[in-house]
This record gives sequence, C-alpha cells and structure tokens, in this order.
Amino acid sequence: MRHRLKDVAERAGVSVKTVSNVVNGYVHVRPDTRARVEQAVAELNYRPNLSARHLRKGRTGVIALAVPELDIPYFAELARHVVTAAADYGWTVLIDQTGGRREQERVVASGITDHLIDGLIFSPLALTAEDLTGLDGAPMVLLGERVDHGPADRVVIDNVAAAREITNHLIQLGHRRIAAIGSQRTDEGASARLRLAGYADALRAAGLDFDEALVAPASAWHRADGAAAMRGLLTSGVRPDAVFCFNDTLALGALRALHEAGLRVPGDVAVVGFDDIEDGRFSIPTLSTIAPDKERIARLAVELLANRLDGDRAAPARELSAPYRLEIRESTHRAAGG
Amino acid sequence: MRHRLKDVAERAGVSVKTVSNVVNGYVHVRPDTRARVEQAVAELNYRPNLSARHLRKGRTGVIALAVPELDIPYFAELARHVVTAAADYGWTVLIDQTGGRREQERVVASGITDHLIDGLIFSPLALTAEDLTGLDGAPMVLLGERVDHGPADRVVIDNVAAAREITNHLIQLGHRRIAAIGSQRTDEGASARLRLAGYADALRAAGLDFDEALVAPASAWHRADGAAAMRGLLTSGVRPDAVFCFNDTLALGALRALHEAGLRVPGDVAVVGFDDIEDGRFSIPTLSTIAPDKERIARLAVELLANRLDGDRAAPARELSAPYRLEIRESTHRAAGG
DNA sequence: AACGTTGTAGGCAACGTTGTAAGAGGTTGG
DNA sequence: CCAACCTCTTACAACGTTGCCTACAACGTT
Repeated sequence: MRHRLKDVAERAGVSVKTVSNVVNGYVHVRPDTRARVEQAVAELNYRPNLSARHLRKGRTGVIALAVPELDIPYFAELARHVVTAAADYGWTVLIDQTGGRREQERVVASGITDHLIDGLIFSPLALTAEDLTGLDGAPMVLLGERVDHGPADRVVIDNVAAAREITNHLIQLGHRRIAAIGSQRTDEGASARLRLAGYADALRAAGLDFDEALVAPASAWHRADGAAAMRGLLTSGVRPDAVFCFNDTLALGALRALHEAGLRVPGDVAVVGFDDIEDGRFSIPTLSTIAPDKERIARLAVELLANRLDGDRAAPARELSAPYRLEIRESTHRAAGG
Repeated sequence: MRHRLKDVAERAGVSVKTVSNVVNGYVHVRPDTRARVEQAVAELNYRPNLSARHLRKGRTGVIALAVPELDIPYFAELARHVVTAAADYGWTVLIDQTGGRREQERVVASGITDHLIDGLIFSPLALTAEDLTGLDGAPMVLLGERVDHGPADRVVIDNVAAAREITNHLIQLGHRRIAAIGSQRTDEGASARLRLAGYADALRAAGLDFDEALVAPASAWHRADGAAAMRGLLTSGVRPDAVFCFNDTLALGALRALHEAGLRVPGDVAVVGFDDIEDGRFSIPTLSTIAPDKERIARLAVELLANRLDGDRAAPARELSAPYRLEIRESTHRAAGG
C-alpha cells in the first residue's frame, strides 16, 4: 500500500505537519530533523496524494489539452510542444480528444475534466463564441482559431494573411486556375472560412476570377478526404493548374490522387498545404506549405494560462499572435512549374 | 465560483447526503425529492469535485497512457484507440510522453502521476524488467514489447513472427540482398532486437546469408533517420534489392532517399515497413507493411486494466497477444518487382 | 530584568465527497 | 391501536493534505 504523511511522521518521530513542511520545502526546519524526515520519506517511498493536496490547495498541477484528433499529425506535433512547454512549469498535461464534434467540444469547454485540472488549452474546430459564454470552469486558452471575441485568452495565427500569401506564391509562379480543397460549412470550422477568405483575397488582388467550381469541400481534413476531393476536381473537368489544400494531410491525399491520375507535381499541377507537418518534408514531392511556429504557439498558450492562474482571473482576455513562414519545397518548384 | 453539494442541498432544501445519493443514482429517493435535487443541480450547473471524490473513494476515473512520442504516428493512432476504449469504462485518459528515455520511463513507471490515476498503460522503449520490480504504484499494463517477464500485465504482438513473415514476403518475390534499417543497441529497444531476429530467421530459413553490411542502425525511428540510413546503405555500395524498415516512418524516409537517388520503388528496390500508419496508405508508392491490430491492442489493454482494478491485484500477471496482418501494397508489387 | 525577535515544531480545522448507521415518517399486520 | 416494518432522509466521520495559529526555546536588545 501507499504510505501517508502519518506513516512517515511515525517513522521519523515527528508530527505530520513537520513532514508536510519538509516535503514542501519550508525553511525553518532543523537540519537533523529534516534529515530524519527525508530518510523516512525515502525508506517508505512516500509520495504525496495529489487529490488530497488539490482538495486542500485548489491546485492539481495538471492542465488539459483538448484537440480534435491526435492522429492528425498537426495536433500530435502541437501536443508534443505543449507537453514540453508545460513541463517548465512543473505541469502534467492531460490530453483529450473532441473528435471535432461540437457537442463534445462543448462538454470539454464546460469542464468535463472538472476539478481535476487547473486549466485548459483548447483547440476547437466547431465551437462558436456563444458556446463559451458564461462558463465557470477552469481558465481556458484557445488555440489557432479566432472564435470571434469570446471571453477567453487566445493564441492565433493570421489565417487570412497566411492563406493569401501562399495563394500569391502560386499566382507568382504563373498559375491561373488555382483550386482550393477543404472548404466547410460555416458552422464546422473557422479555419476553413478564414483560409478560404485569404485565398479569395489573393485571387481578387491579382485580378483573377473566383470560380466556385474550383473550390472543393472536405468535411474532415484527412488524407482520404484530400484524395477524394482531388479526384472530384479532376473528373469534373475544371482542370486546375494548382491546388491550395487547407491543410497538409489534405494535400498529401491530393498528391496521391494526382499520382494515380498520372499527373506530375509540380510539372502538371502545383500543390500547397498548410501546417508544415513532418510528413510534408519527406513526401514525394516534398510539400510547399505554411509553417506556423508550433513551438511558439504552445509556449504562448502555456504562458497565458500561467498568467491567468497566478494573476487576475477576471482580467480582460488577451490575444497573442504567433508567426508563420512560407515554406517552399518541391511541390511548387519554379523550374518544373507551369 | 464552482458550486458544491452543499449549495445544491440548500437550494433543493435537502441534506448534502441526499444530493450525493441523487447524483450517484441511489434508488431509494422519492421522485419529487429527486426532481427537486436534479433541478437544483441543473440550475447551479453543479459538477462533482473529482479530487474530493477520489480522496473518499480511492478512484479517480482517470488512467494514464505513457508513450515515447506522440508525433510518431503509430503512437498517436494507438493513443486514439486507447482513449476510445477507455471511454467505454467511463475513464478519462491522461497522456504522458517519455521520449523513450529510460530515466523518464522509470519515473513514469514508478508513479510520477501518483494518486491522480487509477492505472497506467505503458509503451516502454528502453525500460528493462528490473526497472519494474518492486513497484507499488497503480496497476500497469505494458504494451507491445516483451520486457522479459516483468511483474506486469502485457499486450504483445509476436514481433519475431511478424518480421519473419514480411521478410519472407520479400524473399518470395525474388529478392536476395535484403537490407534492414532500424537496428539498435540492446538497451535501447526490445522491438528492434525482436524484429532483427525475425529478419535473420527468415534469411536463414531461405538459405540466405546474414550480411552485417546490410543492417543499418537507427537510434531513433523517425523519417529523417530512415532517410539517412538509406543514403548510408546506398553510398556504402552494398546495393540492396529490398529493404525491411523496422517501422513505417523509417520506411517513408527510405522511400524519400531512394527517390532522391533516382531509384524506383519497387522497380529497383522493394521497401517494407512495420506498423501500418495512415501515411503508408497514401505515400508514393503506398507502403507494404505489418499491420498490428491497434484497436484490439488498445481494447485488450484497457480490459486487462479493468480486471486488475476490479479484481485481485496480486493475481499473477497475464499476457495477451494481439493479431497482425501482412499488408501488401505498391512498394513490393510483384508486377514491378525485381 | 523585561521585552521583542527569530527559529522550530505541532494542534486543529477545513477542503468536498461518500459510507455507515441511525433517525424520521409512513404503512402494514395482528 | 400498537408494534414491526418499510422507505426515505439525515448526521457524522473519515479520506490525506496544508494554512493558520499557538507554544516554546534561544537569542539579542533596551
């Protein structure tokens, strides 16, 4: 069985409170008392009961990270960075999957993990601002989306500008019929809406038509969805000379579909993605993409949470912006481009 | 602020314990009392404090899953299945990353997460049996490796047989100079040792020489390591006609290196992996691999943990085996094969 | 000599929950 | 009409921890 403060206290011949003081690093303990207690702690392999500590102190040292799906590489990479950043604060990270379903996201946001966690870092797909009003749970930091001016702290990247920039990259390479893969119904995802807006902006600025037939929806953003959307574009006869996929997994699926159709990338069709997942650095061809600074996103999120926990919980929500880079790789190489 | 049983009780005009009874589904509560309590619960948005409940009941409803790295897709996919399987038991899953470092794994195994969790599902890379002796933490289930006869429950797949089978597949396609990528020092990983053994078995059974020069080490199993190992094999002049990579990410890296060297897969060199991650179904070419039944692995692990929690904690450790399939795709297609 | 200061140790209560046991109120059977 | 039994509700204690307060000793200061 696990031992308690009481067991350690009896073994060291001191009171429970003194053991607690030693364990918590209280300074006014005589060196020999401290030594006796520490020896007893070691002998019994004592470790504090976090639930009891939490009940008493109101802090668990555990934060939650809620993402749509872990096997979307972008979220897995993000999760790794959050875990690393949280470790600097001595926090453990509990990872939750919402499946991107609004209902489940609402449950998470309203605190399914309850009093077990001190705070929540949350990457919503489908959640809307009204889902977040009047929540009384643990402090929350939202990631990567601009759920319009909800009441929570946020770390965002400028999706519109990034999408505009990568679309521009395609335009400057001489592409004129640029397809987009990944559009969604408004209530499904803010990312899709923003990236589509950036895409449309860039076309307009270049004097190109926005052609509905070139925009392919994808309700989920997996490889299979990207492949299916690409096949759909190819068979519909719209003949794009470039494709902007709203994330990298969609783009990898599109690459596959283009390969199956006997089209060369970038020779016949250029392809770009969004997220800079590791796969895209090793795919054939390697994938041009928008690379958000995931490490920075994670660190900013953890810092926001730390400030909220230590500081004023009623202070106005803050929004921090993380940088991104345009990462040009083989899938848009000029040498082979249109 | 969060509300407590006491607040609900006052609002409903009953005692704290009656509210507790209603919340816990105790049957002997008059319908009108129950209704009043439920209304108060709803109005106050009451949710129980899990730390307090745990302190009282000794269960948190949280289990931990410890894996080396989340952005290795195999572990991300596994994590998803564990979360799903655990949900059937009403458990939340806390995910921990060990980085595959033995020190960190030892900390996790000895219970860093302490009393916060009811049990642990653990996929160790570097841990040895002796690290597991004499642990008094929460019940533990080991995944995927055969840490030789430690004291814990296990779910394994037969790595040796699977490696033998996929090597055999290459041999039957006519390949004779089959390289292996991913060998490691003994203390780094049991998987590497077992898969290498299966590879050697198959060669021996077919009367082929085991050539040290064809075995390339990879201390980590990321794409970059696979690419580097493949480049090493190519420049060393050993001229393999097939490559068995000890996991799929290594194989994806190898595909990349072969592509850069101007070699066709499977035309010039056949490639196989291990794990059946999603990427391998969309890579160019698609990747032949061993497909462990991850969903089953996860479910068995959760069941073992459930049995241990509800049953005899001192019962002898059990070992369950999960099935795997040989998944043949383009990277070893006979039509284009050697 | 009286006093405050500092260092050290421990007693007590409380965090929010639930198990136990007992109490309050109603119903049934003799 | 009372005893015996239900059904429903409640008071109390306990889970392991730490914050607050007090106790006392050993100083140094006036």
